[in-house]
Amino acid sequence: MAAKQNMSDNFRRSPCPVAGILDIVGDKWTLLVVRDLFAGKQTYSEFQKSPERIPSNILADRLKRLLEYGIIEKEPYQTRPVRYRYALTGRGRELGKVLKAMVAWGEKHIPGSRSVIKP
Amino acid sequence: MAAKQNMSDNFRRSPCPVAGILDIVGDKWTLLVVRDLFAGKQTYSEFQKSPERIPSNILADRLKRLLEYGIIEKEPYQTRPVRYRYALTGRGRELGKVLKAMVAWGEKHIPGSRSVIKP
DNA sequence: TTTAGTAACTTTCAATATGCAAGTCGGTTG
DNA sequence: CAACCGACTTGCATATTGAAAGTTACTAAA
Repeated sequence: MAAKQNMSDNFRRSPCPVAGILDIVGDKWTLLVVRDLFAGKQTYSEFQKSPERIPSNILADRLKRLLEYGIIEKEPYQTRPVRYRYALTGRGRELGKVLKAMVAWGEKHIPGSRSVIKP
Repeated sequence: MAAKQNMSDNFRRSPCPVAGILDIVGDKWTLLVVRDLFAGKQTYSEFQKSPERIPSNILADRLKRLLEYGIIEKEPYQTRPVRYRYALTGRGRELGKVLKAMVAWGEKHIPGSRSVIKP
């Protein structure tokens, strides 16, 4: 767990920071969860309701990975029954610039795109 | 082909620009090819020599997709035998901001990262 | 006191994507 | 003619994804 928190794995594909970030968020779904957090969503069921309809098993896996890499954190907001809330860490919030650059590119080059994130 | 060039597919997961860009470059390899192009690489064999060792079939597939989406273009730089050079289009060059944001995040949060891209 | 409902997952299994190795094609060089 | 090069393509085993259903813990309604 600390192994991934500090990312000291020497199993990285290369020392390139682009390769490094892609090893963490380089897939079709992970950054959509991060986007949802920026958009104010906090719970598992809220993520599931997003228009892309992320499969439940994938969502569980991505949340686990984001936790392992210290990009999000999880805390119970009620007991009996226990329910959890997810939030971005500092490290996660710093992905905002990546997301903003993506939004800019998408709005310019993909017709019909309209942002959901507040800047 | 024009169908993808203008991205008028209504098969997109959602109108979100983040989802849209992830449908195009959201995987472990595509942005590494784009990074290589920013780093001055131009040919198939140069891409293959990058430290992440992209599998040949994946490289061929990603180049094809990048061409379809108008992010790169291909031209022969010699005949007999014919050899090709790839280059970023305007649309491709505009991914520079996404890459730069990723480099910044990676250098800050992934120990041992060192950039290969010239700003 | 079953019955229904909700949130947060987990499991199963078929379909798709990835990765490695080897092969192909057109052509040049020794 | 044998070896080599660049740019791919093919075959096949393994890994990941996705759709759907199931589980757990608990509350509220009938």
